[in-house]
Amino acid sequence: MMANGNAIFRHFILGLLARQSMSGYDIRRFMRSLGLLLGSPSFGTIYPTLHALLEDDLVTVEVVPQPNRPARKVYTITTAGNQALHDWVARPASSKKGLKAFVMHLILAEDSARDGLIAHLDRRRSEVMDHHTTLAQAAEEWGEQASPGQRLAIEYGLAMASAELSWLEDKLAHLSAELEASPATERV
Amino acid sequence: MMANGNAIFRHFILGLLARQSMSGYDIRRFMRSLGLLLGSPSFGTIYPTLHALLEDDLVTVEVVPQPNRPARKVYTITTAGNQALHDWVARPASSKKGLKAFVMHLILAEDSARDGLIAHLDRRRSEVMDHHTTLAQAAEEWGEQASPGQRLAIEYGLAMASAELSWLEDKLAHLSAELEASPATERV
DNA sequence: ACGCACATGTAATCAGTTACATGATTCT
DNA sequence: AGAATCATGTAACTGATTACATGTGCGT
Repeated sequence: MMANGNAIFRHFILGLLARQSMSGYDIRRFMRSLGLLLGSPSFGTIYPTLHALLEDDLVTVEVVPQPNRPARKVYTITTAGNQALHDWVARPASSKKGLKAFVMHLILAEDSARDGLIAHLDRRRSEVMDHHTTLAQAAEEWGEQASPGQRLAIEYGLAMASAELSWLEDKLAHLSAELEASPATERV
Repeated sequence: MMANGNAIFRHFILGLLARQSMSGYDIRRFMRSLGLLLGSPSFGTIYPTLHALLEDDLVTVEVVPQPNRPARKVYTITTAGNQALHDWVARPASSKKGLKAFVMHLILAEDSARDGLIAHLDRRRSEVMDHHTTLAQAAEEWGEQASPGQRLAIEYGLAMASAELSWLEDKLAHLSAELEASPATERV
């Protein structure tokens, strides 16, 4: 039955609706367009989530009839919805779900001030750094007795982590430079 | 209750046992050492999986008593287990679960012949390439109207995909060079 | 003709986490 | 004193997928 509690997508979907009113179908299409970044949820996730948001008065629906096909149900965020969303965005990051949560926050990042974004990237950076350290340690501990496959996997993990770290550090450098240039929170 | 059917970890755990007999606790420690590469499953996943493997006669247990603490239960793969494992490794790749499935296959890669490994890396490469294309398309379609957050996310995704692609292509180049040098399937 | 895009929804099922239960030993 | 490591296990809960149900219009 799925009693949608606080699923990962719940707040993300809310965030998408904050930017633009959409139907469930639209939401799915949008997520699809992000490829592997977020695992695109199926309708079995999206529709019930929308119903739950509606139930909680965080969104409203407008039924748009169409000739010869089911009516579109366009969802719009409410004031309460915006409140809930901002609370979520402000929150220190769910962290647990790792990559996906990170990307979702990233996509919705414009709302949060520049330093919120910086904090978010910085948290991710320290997570990835930890990961990198963990892998390096594993490589060291296993030493000779590691199988070729294990070695490959470690090598892969280290390479990916390094790549992500340099991207993050690069972005962070740019962002703090911009922040220095303009004292207050300013838009681009 | 969890009627462990064909969970992702089922075959991976089997693969680990093929390399070395271990207890559930050991398995968990091993997975932990890989940091974010595989989301380390909890005991609530590991123990039931082990019980299921036992039930299916793919592994056997040896109970090793210890003074002042619960006995270790060391699991060892059976002939049937090895059969099942090889069937899984040979299979075209579950693909669906993406990254994790890829890494798991990678770790167990030594068993498969060199060209099996190449095929595996190559599949991943085409997946990541598709993903890259999808993202690039999204960026183009959204154009001006994309929010800064969306742009950032796309940029991030493209950077990660590119990094992964170059790693994969690099590895593939090395591997096929080695393969050419030694006609038959040979070990390093 | 067949499948895909459009468009919504529900129920069954699976997979995994969290929390609980138990208990000694070693590090901080 | 309190936390972490060692060591196993179960039950309740949550989150998400898969498969089903329904139906038109368009492209190949």
